[in-house]
Amino acid sequence: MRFEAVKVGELARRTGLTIRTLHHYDEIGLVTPSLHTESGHRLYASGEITRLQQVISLRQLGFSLDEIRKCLDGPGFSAIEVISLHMSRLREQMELQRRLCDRLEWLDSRLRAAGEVSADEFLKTIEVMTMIEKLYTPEQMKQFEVAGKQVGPEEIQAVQDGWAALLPEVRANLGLDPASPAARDLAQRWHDLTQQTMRGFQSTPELKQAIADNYKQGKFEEFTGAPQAADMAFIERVKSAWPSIGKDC
Amino acid sequence: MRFEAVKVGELARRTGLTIRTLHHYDEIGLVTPSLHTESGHRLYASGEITRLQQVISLRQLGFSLDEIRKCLDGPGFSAIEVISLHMSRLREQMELQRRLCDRLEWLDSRLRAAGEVSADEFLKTIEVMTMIEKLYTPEQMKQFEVAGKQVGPEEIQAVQDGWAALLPEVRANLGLDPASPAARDLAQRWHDLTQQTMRGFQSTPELKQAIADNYKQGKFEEFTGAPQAADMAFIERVKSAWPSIGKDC
DNA sequence: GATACAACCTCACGTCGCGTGAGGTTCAAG
DNA sequence: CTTGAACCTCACGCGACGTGAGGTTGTATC
Repeated sequence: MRFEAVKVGELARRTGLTIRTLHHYDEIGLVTPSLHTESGHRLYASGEITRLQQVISLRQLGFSLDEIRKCLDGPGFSAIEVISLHMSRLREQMELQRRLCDRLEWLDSRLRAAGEVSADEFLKTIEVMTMIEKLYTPEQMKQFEVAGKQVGPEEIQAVQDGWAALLPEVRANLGLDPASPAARDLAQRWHDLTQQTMRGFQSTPELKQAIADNYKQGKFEEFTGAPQAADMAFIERVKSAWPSIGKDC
Repeated sequence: MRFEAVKVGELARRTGLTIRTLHHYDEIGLVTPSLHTESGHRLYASGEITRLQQVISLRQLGFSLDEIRKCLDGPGFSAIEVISLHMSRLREQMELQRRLCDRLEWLDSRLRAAGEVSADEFLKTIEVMTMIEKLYTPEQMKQFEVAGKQVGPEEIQAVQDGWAALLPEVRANLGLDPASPAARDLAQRWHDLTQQTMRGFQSTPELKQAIADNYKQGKFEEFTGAPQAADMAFIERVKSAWPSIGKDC
């Protein structure tokens, strides 16, 4: 059945958005009605409805309206790709929310049993709450997906497991003598794992740059699962003491 | 182990918030450090950390900072209660996200198979995306929980099931003659279910009023699971034709 | 055809929750 | 003592709308 173009009020009712929101999206060229009545009333046809769904999807992923407009006006994004991004992010968010739920349940039971909980536990809970933030543009997220598909899920899992094993060990040994064989061993493993991680991004150098930029801006400081400044400083010290690390020969 | 008060930069690092955010919260009296160094640097002790966790919880539930401050400065909220609210809202959001994920998967497969999907399906997807919005103050949400506990989960489920069964039937019969016995039967069931639903709010008249206000403001228009204006108009027509409905004697 | 009300239009000020930068002081390490 | 990091206050700016004024158009009723 052919979709009949709708007016702004009905579109607002059927989507849960406000008329002001739709006016604003029209003004900034984000979702522009393709039809108007003779006296100028907006009429939204099915093409705009499709685009609006993509806009709301990307908005829920935390992108600015300007980013969304550039992304959708460019050639590289179809409705299917926006939906894929949205679904993968939804899964991430749901996983994070499960973790947050677990932490809140733990806090709740401890508060009921002991009456109080240490401030450190509250800090960890806040950290989980604020964890997912948009670090990349939609284009970069798409490239993550492409890179992920190229290396395959087993390799991704291996890299993640590698960091999950190595980071705690490095942190437990930050005080090691950089010239000791044990320190050298840690630095070598760090180097090898970094190479393995970066192999997945060979075809997307701008993505590698974006990751490096985010590190530089301290965006990963609250991710205990990501290398931190102290970790990298230690590795640099060990590399200074053992120049052979990193030289593949 | 006793928590050592921390400075604003360290608190920012450990929570994922920004220094500007913490300054702002201090300025508006939302989270105010209880200690300062001699030269005026902020020091956050464990009491502020506990409060900050409640602030971020309520912020994630969509409340304004002013609402949060009033709520936490009032006598009726403890850390446990904020955590309970957060957990129950998290569960709702996760359920909604599962539904959204299902819809996006359905859209994705239809787009891949048929190349296009009707605008109505996109509208339904946007509706799910925008569905959960904060409709009540934290105090009112707490009253919902209290009311829910008073009537018990079985009664809540029975009420929900009742509406889930009755609404589609009413909507399938909006064109019935209001004077017909079938119309009378629907209106009687509507009346009985409304009475059953409202019994849960007898002890919270302000909550009943808040629900009525939200209906009046059209906040439920996108909830197909909630009675709509057309449904209620039909029921009113039937009640006009059968004055005995609603008279309990 | 007149009336009344709902729905729409443009315009523009206001709000919230910070981001960002300027200009300066304090702290801590070398 | 020097230097750089970390902190302070102040204030302008920004994005994404909310809200209201003043008006036109559309539709139903009498």
